[in-house]
Amino acid sequence: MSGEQNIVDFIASSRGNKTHCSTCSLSSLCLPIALNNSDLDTLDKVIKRGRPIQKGELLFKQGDPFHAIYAIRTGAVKTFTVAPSGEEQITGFNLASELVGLSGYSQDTYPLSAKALETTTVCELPLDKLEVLCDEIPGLRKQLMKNMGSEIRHDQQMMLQLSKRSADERLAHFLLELSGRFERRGFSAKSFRLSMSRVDISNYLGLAVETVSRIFTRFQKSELITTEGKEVTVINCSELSELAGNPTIKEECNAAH
Amino acid sequence: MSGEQNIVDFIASSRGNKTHCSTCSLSSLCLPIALNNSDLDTLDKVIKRGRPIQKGELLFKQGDPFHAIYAIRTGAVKTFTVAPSGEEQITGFNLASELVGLSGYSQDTYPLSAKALETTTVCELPLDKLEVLCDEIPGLRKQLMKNMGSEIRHDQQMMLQLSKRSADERLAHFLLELSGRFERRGFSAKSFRLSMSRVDISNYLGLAVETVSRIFTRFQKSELITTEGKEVTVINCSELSELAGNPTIKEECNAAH
DNA sequence: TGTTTTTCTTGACTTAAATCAGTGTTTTTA
DNA sequence: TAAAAACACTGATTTAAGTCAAGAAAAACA
Repeated sequence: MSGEQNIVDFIASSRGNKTHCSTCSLSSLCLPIALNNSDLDTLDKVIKRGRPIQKGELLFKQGDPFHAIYAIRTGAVKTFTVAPSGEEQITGFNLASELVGLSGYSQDTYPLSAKALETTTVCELPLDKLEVLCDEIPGLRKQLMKNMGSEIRHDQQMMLQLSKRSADERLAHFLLELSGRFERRGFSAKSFRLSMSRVDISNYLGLAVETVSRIFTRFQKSELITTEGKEVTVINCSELSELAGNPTIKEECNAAH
Repeated sequence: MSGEQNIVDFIASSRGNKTHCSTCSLSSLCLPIALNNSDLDTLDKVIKRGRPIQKGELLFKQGDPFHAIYAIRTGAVKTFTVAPSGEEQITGFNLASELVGLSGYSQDTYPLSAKALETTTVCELPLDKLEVLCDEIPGLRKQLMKNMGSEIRHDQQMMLQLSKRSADERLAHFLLELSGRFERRGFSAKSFRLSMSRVDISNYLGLAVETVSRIFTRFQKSELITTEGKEVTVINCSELSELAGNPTIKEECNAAH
């Protein structure tokens, strides 16, 4: 069973004809977690829910005026910065319930681009409305800052990965991190579909595609995972965690499933 | 003339007996930029200005309860995360006027440590008071979020450095970035003192110390810079910028000085 | 449906930076 | 102020990951 298909089912069950924050099954992961019902309704009125974004389309482009932040409802996006020289660096992958575009707060334009990895629907939070709401709902401000804090923490963990870990360690870490994120969304931690290409993974992890490809093969030979194209199954979670240098996850491997 | 000495002079001129936000010469760089005088006073009342922190002392430690953010008044700090395996990754260096500890918003403990690189004085902004103030002064909230956004952008630029740039490019970029930050604080962009060790630089840039040492020597042989211990003078800013892959800085080289 | 295009994999070879080893130089502290 | 410790530099060697090249498999398209 594919992760993508399941997210769609998951969401479908949460809406009648229209989607609302109060009935969205992602609300416990998304922004509204700390908000009461009345605040949730206020927020809900401000959210734009447009047509789906097709694979390859941009949600916003580096340099565009910073006018909104987005919550992923279904699908997945990648965010990336482009250097003056034209090189691209993928800074993250975002799944359902995650917020995209927060780094826009640093200036008046987005410092990165966001592109859909598959057909994706989003909740758009227009900045002007959000600004007003932030002053009205203290819980919303805190939640937003918490999200920004988490992004800083993520990026700093990534700096450690890029500067201190071997190629094997990076890929192991990447797979387990994704696995955990799927699990928190109610999907299998063992088996999931990678919505990004090998090129995207290698760019994100600071490696050559060939290296990533070789490690996938190697991980299969040593029976840590199996793959079938973009479908990945974790066989030996414990050993994979050991490789990733993550003792916490390792314990969870034995506990869960 | 050393950067450190000058920062001290700079600050000294801005205080009579007591330091206040309204008289601090860093205020145009620090938090209060967007605040009016009355708001500034409100903020000022909340700030704790303790004794100086000695070189090597921690401002806060990874895992400590998140209870305050800090503005550097004089001196410099490094922030770093420690992996479960014990490896350290320096995530940034902070100079006078910069805010430290913002990533604490991601949870209830600091996800990194901050250590003084030299004798350092800070303005402590206790979280409980800051929370109240954020709800009272909308400009303060915006300013804080802008600072967090800038940190995200910085870390993502760093990801690009670590994953795409050669050792030479990284060091060139590092030196020019520092140069620019000194200049914005009113010091020489050409000549400054590195408050961090070569080991710190190499850790931050994801390189071995030996590599950093060799590049310093190489940069001197090709007459891009001169060094005398921690003192650095940029001779050929233009070519250094070229190396760093930064066309914007390159133009500024010819304009300024 | 077959054809083009993109993505993925594998092998052979190269290289940038790491590691190892040793020496000189500051800084700390006793 | 002398000894110890930490820091900085240099050379020789190794190695992990990159590059180049080419074929296989999937995806996109027409």
